[in-house]
Amino acid sequence: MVRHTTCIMSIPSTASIESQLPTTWSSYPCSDISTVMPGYTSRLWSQDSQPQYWSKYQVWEWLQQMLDMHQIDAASIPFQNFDVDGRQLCSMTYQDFTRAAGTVGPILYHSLTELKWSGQYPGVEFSPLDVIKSEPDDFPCPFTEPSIYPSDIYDPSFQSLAPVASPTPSSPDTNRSHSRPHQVKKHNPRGTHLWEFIRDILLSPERNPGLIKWEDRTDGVFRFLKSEAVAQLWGKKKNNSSMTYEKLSRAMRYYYKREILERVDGRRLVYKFGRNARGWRESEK
DNA sequence: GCCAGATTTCCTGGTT
DNA sequence: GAACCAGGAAATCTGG
Repeated sequence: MVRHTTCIMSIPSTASIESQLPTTWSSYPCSDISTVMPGYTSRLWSQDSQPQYWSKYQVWEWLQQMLDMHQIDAASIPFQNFDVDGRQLCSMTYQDFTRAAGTVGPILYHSLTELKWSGQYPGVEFSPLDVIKSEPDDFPCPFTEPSIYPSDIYDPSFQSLAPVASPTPSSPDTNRSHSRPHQVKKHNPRGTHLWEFIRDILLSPERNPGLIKWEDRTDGVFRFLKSEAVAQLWGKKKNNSSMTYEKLSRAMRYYYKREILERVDGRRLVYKFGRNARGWRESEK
């Protein structure tokens, strides 16, 4: 009701934002982010596409991808059980996976099996995207679908490794849900949280083309370099073409109360991770 | 259908 | 004056 009028009111700001961006960004809903962020495409998976050649780092990335894909709580998987490289991962049996990841084990096992199987086709360059694509065939726009980010489409949330002893909470309030010790699906209706999205951009410097940068890595202080571009990226992820930095920053300010972020007085576009933000410290990687 | 969590949207006023 | 910051208030969306 009110939305209709307010939408009209927001048109000028949105238009001005889009005019600052490359035209491909404006071709919503299915733009090619690679034109905006050269080098993002196919960097992660194409070279080491076969799981047996993965590093430990890539194994963790794959795990994180699986969590994202299946909306599985990170707490469900003891990451320390997967402190292995691709070769060791591939040698794990179904039972090994079940032992290492409990009820999530079979999901991981089948995913990996598919990866290995696909990689056996000579001449066919494989990426996890292919597996994901082969499941539901109804993704209109890759950029809005979290489950297909890893390959061609940049999604910083894919980088959230967080192989930490205490799993990355979706929110600091997850303490309240202590009555669900083996929760498979967390209450995270919108997928990755904004602060995690921001964190993961920061944790992917090689895939972060000057959007956000660390001001003080140790203290968790960071600064937006391209505030509107980040907002647009966030908007793409949320399938919301009218996202602006103004709105994004409002959401950021809500994190102050929850101590996910701390105020950095007197500095524009500068934020700091708070005590309830997890997974951003180098020691947590 | 209700509820809660996490934004999203709009707004006013202040600061840089 | 533009861009940003701070927060209040209400709406929206989604999973439980």
